[in-house]
Amino acid sequence: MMPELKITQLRHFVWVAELKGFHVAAERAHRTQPAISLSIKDLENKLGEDVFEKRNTKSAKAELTPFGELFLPKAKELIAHHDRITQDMMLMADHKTGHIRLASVPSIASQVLPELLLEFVADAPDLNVSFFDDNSDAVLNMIENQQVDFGIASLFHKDEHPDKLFHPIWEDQIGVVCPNDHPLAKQKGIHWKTLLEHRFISNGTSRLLEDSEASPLLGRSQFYISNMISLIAMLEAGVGITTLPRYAFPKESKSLCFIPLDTPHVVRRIGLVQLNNKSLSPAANALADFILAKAKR
Amino acid sequence: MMPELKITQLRHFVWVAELKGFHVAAERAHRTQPAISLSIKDLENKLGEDVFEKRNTKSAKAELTPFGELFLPKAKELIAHHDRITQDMMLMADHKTGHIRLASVPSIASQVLPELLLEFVADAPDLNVSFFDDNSDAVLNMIENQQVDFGIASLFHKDEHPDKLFHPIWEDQIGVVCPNDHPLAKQKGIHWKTLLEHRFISNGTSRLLEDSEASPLLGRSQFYISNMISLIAMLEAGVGITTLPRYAFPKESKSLCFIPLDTPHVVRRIGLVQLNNKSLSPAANALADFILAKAKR
DNA sequence: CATCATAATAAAAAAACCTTATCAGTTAAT
DNA sequence: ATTAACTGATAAGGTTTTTTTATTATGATG
Repeated sequence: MMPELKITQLRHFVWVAELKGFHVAAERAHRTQPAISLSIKDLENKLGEDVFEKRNTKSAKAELTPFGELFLPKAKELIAHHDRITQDMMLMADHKTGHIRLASVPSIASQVLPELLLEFVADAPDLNVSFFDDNSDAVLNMIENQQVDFGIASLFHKDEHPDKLFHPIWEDQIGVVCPNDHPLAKQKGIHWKTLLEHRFISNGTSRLLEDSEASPLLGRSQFYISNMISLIAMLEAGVGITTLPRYAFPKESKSLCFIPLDTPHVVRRIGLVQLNNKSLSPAANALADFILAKAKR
Repeated sequence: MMPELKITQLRHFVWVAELKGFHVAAERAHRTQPAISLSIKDLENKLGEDVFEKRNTKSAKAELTPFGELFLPKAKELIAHHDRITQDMMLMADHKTGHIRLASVPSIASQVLPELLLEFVADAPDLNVSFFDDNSDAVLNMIENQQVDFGIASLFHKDEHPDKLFHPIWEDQIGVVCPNDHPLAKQKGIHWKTLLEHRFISNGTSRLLEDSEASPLLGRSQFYISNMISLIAMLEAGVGITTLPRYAFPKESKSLCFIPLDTPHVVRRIGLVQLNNKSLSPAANALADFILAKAKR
């Protein structure tokens, strides 16, 4: 009942009307003149009215009928609308525009992502990035609830997350953190039993030791401090020692040092996590690829 | 460089997305399922991104990608825009909507057009009519300047208007108008010379007699009254007599009568006038046809 | 009046589109 | 587990639509 106009067809119409001629319009459309004639005729059939004045009688230049006159602006609007949308989608597909939502564990978030993001965003000024940082569990949660496109976290128990895809990137070794003037500070590698002699402060990352032979340490810890700032302050004040993954160690600290834990050798694998049944938006996908490529070297 | 999306294609996309399946969408589109598959694939190629999740792995129901999710509302908007425009144009072509501008000489304007227009407009509530009345020359002018779509007037000197098309409709005979108790009122037909014996009042339509043998009358007229209301008042007061085309004679007058002029037999042909190189808008055309048809009987 | 434009038309070719038939994978129920 | 009943993808062939080539008709122009 209601005809379907084709964008191409409308373009032909507009060109004939504006260039005042079928030949010129044909050239503009990279078609031959009869193609345009037929295209217009088809349009007229669909609309049920001529859009150009009878062109066998006295037609110097192609001229619109009153009906065509009324149709012209509408046709132009529709074409413009179409072009706007396709351009939007093209930009989108080229990840020149869009919105990326990203979550990461704080260590990577503060130590490696800033410069990475800066570089990535450099040639895409209309790209919008929302960024969240929290611990691994929270990050995994946000991924699951689709609050973020993808996340950067360590995937502890892979088997508990069959719906997720994990690309490992960084290996973050656990080490001991203590003041520079602490007896342990001189050592190159440390055996966990050595730590029993010192006051141990546990923190949010301590459960990485849970599955290792060093787990007895945790039970003997007198302090638990979740906040990193407070933890650093405690350590600098000489209250005790703790363990941290290397990426979580505040490099800028002058008075603290990091000594890798030799036995047990515990690493947390941090990487990119996404849902495996949901594909990424072009922009998010580009960023993920970018991160993976950068991490390769 | 920039792809051209087809409305049909977008419709397919929207249907698959909203009905969550290719089969259902195919049914809705009166197509087979492979047709929809190919249509969607073509769309994805044009946009450079998949709009539906990979559908060979684990696909329960067709599901949008984030990209597709973003595209869906835009596609719907564009389709809606297209449909709005085509519907407008269809209504227009069926003269259910539109704007007609019309000019007419006063006699027809007041005596025949009112009921005609009323009938015409009856089933087209969104049809807009602008109406002007003025003398023939003014009407012809408005046609020429395209201030009106067409006009109703008498075409005096056809040869002076080669650009106009004239469809004669009414024949308006000139007659004498006088009070009912006037000596002439008894007669059936009048010879112009009879009028010399009475006081003659000329008016705007008097020049119709200019080219006839009765022209001497005009020189001998003491009064010239252009305004119809004043003219009637004068006649009713018994000041004199005048000539008028029959359509200009106020039928509702109780005290005046109209006697046809036998010699000379002068008629003005009133009809529909339009430009001959410009076609009418669908609504105007419908009205013109309507008037011509009505006049035929 | 001949020539140069214009656009319309007819027929053939090309391209786009849709269909039938078939395949491959997933889910649900025996 | 095996089958039945879905899902959508794919290939080959036919149909429709669109475009082109070639030609015609008509008005404008010198």
